[in-house]
Amino acid sequence: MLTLHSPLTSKLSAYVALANSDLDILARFHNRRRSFKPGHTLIHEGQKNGSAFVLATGWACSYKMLPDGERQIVDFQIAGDFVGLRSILFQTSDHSAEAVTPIEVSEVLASDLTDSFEQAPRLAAAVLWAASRDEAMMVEHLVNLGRRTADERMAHFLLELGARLRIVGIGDASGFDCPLTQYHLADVLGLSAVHVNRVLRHLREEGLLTFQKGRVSFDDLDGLTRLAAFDPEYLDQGRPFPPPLSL
Amino acid sequence: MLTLHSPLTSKLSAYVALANSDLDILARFHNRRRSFKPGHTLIHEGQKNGSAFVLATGWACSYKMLPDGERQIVDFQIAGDFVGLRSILFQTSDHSAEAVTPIEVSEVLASDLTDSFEQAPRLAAAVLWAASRDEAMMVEHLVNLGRRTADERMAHFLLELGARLRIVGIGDASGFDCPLTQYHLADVLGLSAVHVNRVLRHLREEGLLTFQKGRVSFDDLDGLTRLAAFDPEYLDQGRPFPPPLSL
DNA sequence: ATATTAGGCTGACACAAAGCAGGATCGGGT
DNA sequence: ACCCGATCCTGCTTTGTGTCAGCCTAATAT
Repeated sequence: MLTLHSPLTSKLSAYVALANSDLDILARFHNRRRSFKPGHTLIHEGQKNGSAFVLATGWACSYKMLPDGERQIVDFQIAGDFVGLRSILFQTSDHSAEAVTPIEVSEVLASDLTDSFEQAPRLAAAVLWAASRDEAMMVEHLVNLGRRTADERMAHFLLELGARLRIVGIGDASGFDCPLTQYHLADVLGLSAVHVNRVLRHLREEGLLTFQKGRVSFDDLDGLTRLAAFDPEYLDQGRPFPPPLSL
Repeated sequence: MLTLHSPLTSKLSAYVALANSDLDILARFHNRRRSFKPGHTLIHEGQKNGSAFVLATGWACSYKMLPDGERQIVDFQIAGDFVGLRSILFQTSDHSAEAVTPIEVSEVLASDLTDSFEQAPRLAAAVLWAASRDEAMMVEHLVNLGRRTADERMAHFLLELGARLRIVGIGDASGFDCPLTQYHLADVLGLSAVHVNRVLRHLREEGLLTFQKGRVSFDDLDGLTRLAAFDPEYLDQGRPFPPPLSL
């Protein structure tokens, strides 16, 4: 079955053993295919009864704005990730989301989700697992902002991104193609764009990594990993909870 | 039925309409009652196949340690909150948790959770909702660390804590009793303990809030709310997703 | 061709928060 | 009664990061 190989399906299957009937219902999530240009806002903070999306190709980001115009990016989404799941679980969206590159998505309505939970209860557990893995990433991000220096934050963030991309088959241990601007990096790392530039220069001069022309190169992967105290354990999604929910 | 009134039960019922059969199964979560002293570690990062807990009384905190000995507290838990949910959803715990005050908890084994999802699928959706609300709090926390000054962080954190406590019936608009030390505040806000002290003095001198002798008093609630740009919307749990999953 | 814009890059200066050092207070244990 | 550890509090110094101001390049529009 074709849907077996969508990034979302394989992600959820990694956590919970899904029956064919579950997969059929999950396939409905892919009915409403849409495309958006870079910068297009998919989710508006405060919006009521919005949609969520499953990202098929491209990059998106979730963020919150502060009254003074500053922005904090909460996370970037890549192929297979949910965008705005909380905005359909709750009445009102607590965050915004926009396309970073041109993207292809499937729109998921709140009713798609609730209906699927009624008809294939195992999906609720699978979505809980997937959401918890996103939460684990946010915890790392929190530690990043709270307790690491600018250099360490940058190293940790780019290592994590590299590891995530490798899981979905983009990039390798030497680096990855990265469409983010220094403004994106500033907004996700809680730094000013000016300082992001200084940090990147410093890491380059130290021979640790190079980010130029849309390409991140890990020049010294061990050194970076040590600097950032990066442990990819929390990203592992290959090992479902044992024993997996039986069929 | 007694269990109807446990803080956990009422929290989950706020999201998803639970049948009596669901509630009966949920009641099993409260079978293994235990007590712990302040400082006792409930969850060890890296531990495999551990338990989770539902907090009945007292305060706990979840945190991660860095190699250099620094600590980042991710969240505090109060009555009705899960402690260490991710440590049973995943094989290995990605964080630690310890008691802040003397606490009473119910131990929840991984098998309790998976069994309950099999027997009462609606519970999986309810737990997903509850976990997503925790995630929304973490997003706010992230914005706090990334984009707010020390004063704003402190104000926002204490306002949020006050709002959460009021939901479970502890404290009121004038303030709340708070067992946290300045070291706890430092670890959750990503500051040094010394600076926490200065920030508290400053807020006190500005007539905004007083934190002394284990009591937080909101001296100027409006001023604080403005300073922190605090919007409690994300904490609302009284309005389930409409329409709630039908019985 | 020229203007415009987005993004990258840099130096000088200012400021918020950390680090260091140490004193004050309080409660519990012997 | 005394000590001891935990917590709270403070002044001084240092440093990491922000702010300001501006230049350079490449891509796009006119």
